[in-house]
Amino acid sequence: MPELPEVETVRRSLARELAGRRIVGVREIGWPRTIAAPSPDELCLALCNRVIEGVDRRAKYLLIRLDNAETLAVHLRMTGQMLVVPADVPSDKHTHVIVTLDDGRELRFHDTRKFGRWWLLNAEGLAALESKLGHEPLESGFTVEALREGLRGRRTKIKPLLLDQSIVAGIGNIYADEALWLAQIHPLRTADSLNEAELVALHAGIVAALDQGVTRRGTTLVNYRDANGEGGENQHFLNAYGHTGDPCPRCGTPIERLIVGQRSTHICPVCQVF
DNA sequence: CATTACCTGCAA
DNA sequence: TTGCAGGTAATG
Repeated sequence: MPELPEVETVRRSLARELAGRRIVGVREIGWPRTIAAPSPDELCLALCNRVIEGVDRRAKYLLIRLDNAETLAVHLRMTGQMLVVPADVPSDKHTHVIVTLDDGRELRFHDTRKFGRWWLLNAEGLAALESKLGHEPLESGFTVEALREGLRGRRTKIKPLLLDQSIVAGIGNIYADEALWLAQIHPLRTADSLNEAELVALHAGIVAALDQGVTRRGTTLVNYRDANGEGGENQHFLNAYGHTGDPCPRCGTPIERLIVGQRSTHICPVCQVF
C-alpha cells in the first residue's frame, strides 16, 4: 500500500503527535512476527522510558528516533498503519502492537495482512539499512545524472528497475505507473534504450508524480491512513494507475492494463509507445 | 529472469 | 472459489 508519499504523510503526522513524548511501555504484542529484531521481549525493555526525539523517513521506512541514539525503524509493507489514539479507543483484531505514551494516548500498529515489520536499530544497523537504499527522489541529490548513473548498463525493463529500491528509493507500483505515464515511456522499454530526452522526462515524471502524491497527502485506495486515521486525496488525481478502460487524460485513448515483472501495470498505448 | 512465500479481505 | 491487492525476501 504505502509508497514514498504515503510514508512521508505518515511521518509528518506521526512527528506532530510523537515528538517529545515519553514511551511508558509496550502494552501488547499480539503478532510477535511484527518485531523483526531484536526479540519482542528485548524491544519492550529497550523502548520503556525512552523519549521520542523525532520521526524521520528514509525510502519507505519510518525512523523513530529515540533519546538513546537508537532508532525504531518501521516498514508498513502493504497494509500497515501507525495510529496515535486515546487509550480508551477500542482496538480490533488487526492491532498487533500497542505502545503506551506519557500523555494518555497509545501508538498502535494496525496491519491487516501482517507483512509490516519493526526493527530496533543502532548506528550500525541504520548504516546497513542505508547501504541497501538508492537515491531519495525528492532530495536535491536526485538529479538526471543520478538517474542515468543508477540505470547505467541495465538492459532490463524500466518498470521493474523503478521498483528496485537500491536505485531510486520509495517508488512503488502506483507511482511507477504514474511516472512512466507522465514521461510517456512504455514500461517494457529497457533502461539502456532510453535516450537523453527520455531520461530527462523520466526524472521529471518521477519527481512530479511523487511530489503530487505528497501534496495530496497520499493515495488512499483501501487501507492507507496517516497517524490520525485520515486518508489522502491523490486517488482522485491518478492518470493511469487503476484506470483501465478510462480515457487517457492526455489523448483520450482507453488506458490498458498489462503485467510487467508480475505486477499490474497501466499505460496509455498511444502516449507510451513501445 | 520467474515463482513462491508471507497474510487477510474483498470482489468477481 | 478463484484471483487480486499499494511490498519485499528467498529460492529455482
